[in-house]
Amino acid sequence: MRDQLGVDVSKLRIVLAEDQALVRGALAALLGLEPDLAVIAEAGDGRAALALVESLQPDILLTDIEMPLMTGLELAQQVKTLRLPTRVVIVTTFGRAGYLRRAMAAGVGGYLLKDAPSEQLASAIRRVASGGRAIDPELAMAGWDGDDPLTDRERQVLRWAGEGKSSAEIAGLIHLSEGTVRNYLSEAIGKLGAANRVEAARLARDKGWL
Amino acid sequence: MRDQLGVDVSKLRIVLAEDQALVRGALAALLGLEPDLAVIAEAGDGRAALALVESLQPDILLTDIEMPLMTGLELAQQVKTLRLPTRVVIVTTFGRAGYLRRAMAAGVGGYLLKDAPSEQLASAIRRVASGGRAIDPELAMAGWDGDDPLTDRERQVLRWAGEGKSSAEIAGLIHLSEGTVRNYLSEAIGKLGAANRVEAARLARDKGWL
DNA sequence: ATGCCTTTGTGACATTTGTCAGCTGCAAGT
DNA sequence: ACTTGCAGCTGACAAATGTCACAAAGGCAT
Repeated sequence: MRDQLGVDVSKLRIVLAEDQALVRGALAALLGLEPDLAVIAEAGDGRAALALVESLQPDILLTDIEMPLMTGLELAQQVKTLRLPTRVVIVTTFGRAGYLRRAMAAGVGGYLLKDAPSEQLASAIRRVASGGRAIDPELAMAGWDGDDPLTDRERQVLRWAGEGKSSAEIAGLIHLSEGTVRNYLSEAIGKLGAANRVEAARLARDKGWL
Repeated sequence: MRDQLGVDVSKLRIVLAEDQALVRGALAALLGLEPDLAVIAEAGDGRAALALVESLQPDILLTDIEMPLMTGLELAQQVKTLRLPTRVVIVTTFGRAGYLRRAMAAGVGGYLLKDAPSEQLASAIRRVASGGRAIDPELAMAGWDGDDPLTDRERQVLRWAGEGKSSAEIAGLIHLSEGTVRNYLSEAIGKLGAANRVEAARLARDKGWL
């Protein structure tokens, strides 16, 4: 079945957004193996992807999160606020709870990890295209446990600590006394069950709390 | 042309190593589009990949760098020291100078970035299979700046320190005394001009010295 | 055997880090 | 006005970290 432009309208029309060209091409090849799916356009950054989605109004936008100019999460948010008919599927390396939460808030239809078996991709896309949801099972479970327990100050201080700054340096950077910085760090370490500032920073980063 | 097992021997036989299953499947699909290339096995970590290369002796090993159990660089080194006939092509996200240098030292035939256009992959593989080299042009230029000043021990110790392990924990992990660990750390901090272990780890990581 | 590396270990020391209890001032709420 | 809570600060202390000088053991070349 084809429309007047020669596009097979019985296929699901997909726009693909991923910054690493090689991976983008490979994903396109993978989807190309499915007879009912068609990648109609590709983008290497978020802004280009948004333009394509607006002009082409595809059935599905398949997007990475970490991209230049606009992240996949911001992109999904835009698609929602612009009331575009396209449904969004996110594919990312990072199973961070915070990412998933933001994705759900942006109304995405699917959230897959790049660790997932490749057979799963096509079926997830089909499910989402037909109005369903496809959340990586590992995340659907694990994701909803922790709410971010950190205060703004703790987050701020942890970020610098993770870079290797000393308490005194951090104090200078954010205009607090060194003692206060140590207190915040101690608080954060306690809340996260870490052994020291570095582990605490790593744990927070992994959870997507930054 | 087929051998007695039904394998088309006129095709280049490729083993694919990449930890993210979705990307691995996608790369396999991409290579599957080429009539003269055949992915005969896939692995999700370095150790499994080495076993496959030893038993199957493929023409090409296409591998990522950052993988569990054994990195792609260690893998390439093993292939070289075991005098296996397989030629190695590395595909990675990271254009770090140190990575490229170590890859060259391990005698790899190709080093591509995941940013490279996907059309380039197949031709790079063919070039390497026929005895040539395929180094990402951006890297071939830029790559040759700083030399890695770290010893193996220093590298090893820095890795754990960057994860937030204490000196005592690291000592236990690699069977040294705590004092020795502190000495190595101190050495590394000095060599890198860092203020502490965390900054040292970050600097080394950014340079690709890990 | 003699030196000369390198690797690993020790002991001592100053500094930084992590913890805790308690103080201050300020902005609500009641 | 009185309490409550929060953000920030201080001081004190034990533990971990960073630095240094030096010692023991092994490999290797001459």
